[in-house]
Formats: sequence, C-alpha cells, structure tokens
Amino acid sequence: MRASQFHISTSKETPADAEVVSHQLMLRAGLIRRLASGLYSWMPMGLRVIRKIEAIVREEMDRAGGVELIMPAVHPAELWQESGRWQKYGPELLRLTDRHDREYCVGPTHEEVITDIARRELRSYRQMPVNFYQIQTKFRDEIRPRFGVMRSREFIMKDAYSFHLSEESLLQTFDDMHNAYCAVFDRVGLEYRPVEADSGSIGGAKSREFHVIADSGEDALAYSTGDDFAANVEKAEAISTATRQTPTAKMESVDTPKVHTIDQLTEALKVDVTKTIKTLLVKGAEAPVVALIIRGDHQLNEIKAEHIDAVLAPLTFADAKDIQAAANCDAGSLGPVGLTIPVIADGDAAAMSDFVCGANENGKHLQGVNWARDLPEPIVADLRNVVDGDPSPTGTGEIKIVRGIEVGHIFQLGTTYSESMKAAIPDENGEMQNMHMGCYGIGITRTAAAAIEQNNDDKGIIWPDAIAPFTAVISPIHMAKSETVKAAAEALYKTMKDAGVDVLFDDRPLRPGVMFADMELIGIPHRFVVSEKHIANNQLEYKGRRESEAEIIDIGDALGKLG
RNA sequence: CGGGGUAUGGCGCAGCCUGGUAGCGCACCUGCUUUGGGAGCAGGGGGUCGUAGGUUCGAAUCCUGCUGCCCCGACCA
Repeated sequence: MRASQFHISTSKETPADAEVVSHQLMLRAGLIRRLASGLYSWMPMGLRVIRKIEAIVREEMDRAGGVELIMPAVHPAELWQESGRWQKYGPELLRLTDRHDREYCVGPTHEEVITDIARRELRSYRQMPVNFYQIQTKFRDEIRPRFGVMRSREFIMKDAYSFHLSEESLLQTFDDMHNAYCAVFDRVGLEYRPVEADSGSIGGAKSREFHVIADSGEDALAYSTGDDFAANVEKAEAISTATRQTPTAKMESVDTPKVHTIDQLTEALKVDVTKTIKTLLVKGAEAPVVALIIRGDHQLNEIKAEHIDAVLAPLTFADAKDIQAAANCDAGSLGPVGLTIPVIADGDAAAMSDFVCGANENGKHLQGVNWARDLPEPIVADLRNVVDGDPSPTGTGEIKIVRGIEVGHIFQLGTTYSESMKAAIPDENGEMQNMHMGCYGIGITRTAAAAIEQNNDDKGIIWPDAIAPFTAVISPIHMAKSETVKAAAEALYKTMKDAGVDVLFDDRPLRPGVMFADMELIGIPHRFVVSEKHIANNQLEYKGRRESEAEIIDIGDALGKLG
C-alpha cells in the first residue's frame, strides 16, 4: 500500500477526554474516531488491525473444529421471552419496536438465536457435537462506556456455541476451546492468563476467563506463587487460617461520636484495623435483611455474598430505613451484638476475639467483643475478596493480585438454554435428550486495545508483528529530489510486495522527522529507510520499533529482517 | 440513576468574573526559503460561541430550562 493512496490521520495532541493510554494512542494514530458515547468508527488503519485479529481467531477456530456462520444483529423479542432473558437482562439490552409495533432487541450475545437454529437444524445425535461461531458486531447498552473501545457499547466479538448429546462431549470441546484460545493469544503476541471465573448472568456450571495482564485492567486476578492456580478475585476462594483466641477482655461500650467509618474508628480508639469488624446489611431471601460480617481491613465480595442462599439475588444493600428497623441506628454504628436477624460472618471475622464493632446505637461502639460469649456463633461463609499474601486455596504458595483486561471467556452452559427453549434431540435409543451447550467469546476490538495497553512507549504504539496494521514501512528520504532514492525505494517496495510482505510505502512528500514520528506513533514494527547516504553502497537503514538504534544493512538482506 | 465538571473553527485551549467589532497554538490552503527527527517567513480560508428562552440599547459573557460529553459513585458500619 502506498501511503499517498491510503488515509493517514495522526495528531500530536492528546484528546482531552481520553483517560487510558490505548484510547489516547488509538485516537492520535487515527485508528478510531468517536461517533457518540460508546460508538466508534474503525478508520482504515485501525480496521487492518481488527482484520488481522479476526483472521487469527478464524484460523484457530476452524482448526479446532468450529464452523462459521453469521446471525442477525436484531432479534425478535419472542426468542428472548422464551429464554426468560427479556426480563432478566435489564437495561443493557437495547430494545426496539418496528413499524408493526413488534418488539426486537439488538443482540448483546446470541444464545437464543443459535439455540433456535440448533433446535430446528439438528435432528440426529449423529450431527453432534457441532460448534458454530461468528464474528460480528454486538451492542450492549453499558451504563457508563469508557476507555474508548475497551468498554464501548458497540463492539466486535467472536462468539461460538457448541452443542452436545453428553456432558463428556461438552467437556471435551470446552478443553479444545481453552487450547484454541491459548493458541489465539499466543499468536497475537500478548501476555495473558486463563483464570477461573464466575459464570455471571449467562448461567451454567464452569467458566474460564482469558485476561491480558495490564495495570489499567478493570478486573483483579488472584494467582498462586506455588502452582498454576489463577482465578478472578470475584471467584477466588479466601482461606481462613486464623484460630480464635480465648477472650481476655470484657465487653464494654465506648463513646465514639462522629465515628462512621473504619478509618475513623481505628483513629478514635487507637486500635489495629484487624481488631475491628464491619457489619453490612443486605436484603435477605427470606428475612427482610441479613447481616454480613467481615474484618475491618477486608472487602466484601459481592459475587460470593450473592451466592449465599439466605441473601437475596441480585445483591441489594439495605437502605437507611431498613437499617433503622433492624438495628435502630445509622449505618455507621452497626454491629452484630443483639441483632435478631441472620448473622453471616466471613471465616476470618468468625475467628476473631476481643474485637471492636458498632453498638447499634449512634455514637457508640463495643470493644472486647467475643463470639459465643457476647453473642451467638455466626453462620460462617466465605464473604471477602482475597488479598495479597493469603494462602492459595490449592494449599501451595500464596496469593498475588494482578490486574487484567478480560479478552476472552468460555462457559459450560449445560442444558440451561436447551431446557427453556426446548432444544432436544433423540439419542441412540431414540430417547429425547436436552442438548448440552457451551459458549465461547473473544472480544476482537477489545483485544486490539489490550495489545496497545501492553505495548507502547512515549512515541506511540508498538504493535506485535501478528496484528500490526502493516508489518513494515519503507521511508525514503527526499524521494522527490532524488531519482536514485526513488528507484531504490520502488524496487524494495516491489520486492517486498512480491514476497507477500504487508508493507506500507511512505511516498508522501514529507520531511523525514514527520514520517518517522507518524510511523512510530502508528506503531509499525519494522522500518526501512532508503537514502542517498547508503544507497551508493547498496545499503539501507533498518530499525525495529522496539530498538533504540538503527543498523545499516545490505538491501538484499532487508527481507531477512522480517523473520 | 445520584454527585461534580464541561460545551467557543477539524483538534487543544484563552476570552466569561467586571456585557460593547470572537482570539491563540496545532492542522488546512497559497507563495518563497528550508530539507535525516514533528521547519521558517509572508499571505489566506474556516466559528449560528451546544440549544431554547429571558434580562439588556447591546449577551460567548448575566439568569432559567433542555441536550450532549467527561469524571466520580456499595466498599459504609
């Protein structure tokens, strides 16, 4: 491609509203343009990246036995009503009405449509297992789109859905997909980690997320230093190793005016934060409210809390009125002593002795509190987020926390959708069986953003070769003034094109500094500079995007630099 | 949804407090000079100042409504 025939649109200035580096660089390099909140156009330079990621995904899906199809972006409401998600999905589902007053939604995911296809198309167990996939635009009406294409409303996703007669077959495909995803992210050239995850609203038994490791990631991941355990913090089990000590203090009330937070409490009473507990009231499944108890320095894990039977799902915090009714005080003075509602304590909180908590009376706290002696034993459950240094749930090593960007997610759905949508098939004995299902997603556009988060410097993007918009650029110095340079650059361009290299010929009549700055910002991995200086020796200058110094090579050796 | 901020040429911003001919940098166009790391000089084009109303002789500026965009938002016992 000749740069003069392409569209290159770079900017020196960083747009004011871009927060994260990938968003800033994508805008500056002219890869994307914003149309409205959470809606982006992919400009020619950016689209090349997307197409390369798609090609890798497609190859690996095909290799793993996937078959590609494409489904409509707009879905009739009836299908979603049948699965029950028309109600459950909430405001993230963009709903539309057509001229006949029929209701539709813009698909945020395609379980319903593919299940409808499966129940119509699959008539014999001999047709299974089968794994359909598509690469297509999705729409989710996010509350707060941000970080450019990292969390946009419209985005491109590869979604695959597999159908099986048996669970064993599903497990086999789930493993195959796990391996295919590893192959995809290996080829794209990212540092990533598969982690155990909660399956969330899609439902089903087991799921695994693929995260690109980056400090700007929205998810916290826990991994073990001792083995290959890795899980989303939402899912990672917290192991309590503490054992309760014998009480030494007697319970007494202390005045704590204006103390509403744990920080204020530790300051006022000069007590270590690990001797305090916090009490959170949430709506219960049966009781109106339930008390959740965690140590002062720990954080509630909402996902874990929501999975407890006594807790109402989705997790809802008690409001001021509920708190008054249950404890006769404000939220800042809550404690478990004397409560008549169910009290569920995290393992570490249940192992505490002589602790400090709210007195259920504004302006007062209790100290020297002990379970069993001053209040009943709580129900014990895992309620908190794991933290750095926790023992690994596998028993070897300790937990470390890193941040990640979720670029892939694979689920074992089981028979959730085949039951609600009646997708059954006769087995070898002619008996109808609900199909077992798996689903597997890769965020194509998000993968591009994640790659930039992980690969950039003060000059711009540094694309991994596999997904760079162009693998190499030829930058001639003052070609307009030198027939020699022009001839050599044209010849090199032809050689590279003939060799199948995805090369950009920067034939724009620009000063060298401008050309270099543009190509570094865009992040082309390999640069070949053709100039009068070296052409006489049949040489040119090569520089890798990550290298600080250029080297002089023979023109004939240029192709060798591209591996 | 709640809180905060913001809206002036393609991009980044000043002007607003204290009402009186809309300005700067980048980008763009023309010419000359320059030419290996985002050139210099000269000239030029482009803006209903988000929108609707109000106050006023006069509104980008003051007031009110609406809209867009950005940031923050259980973490609290």
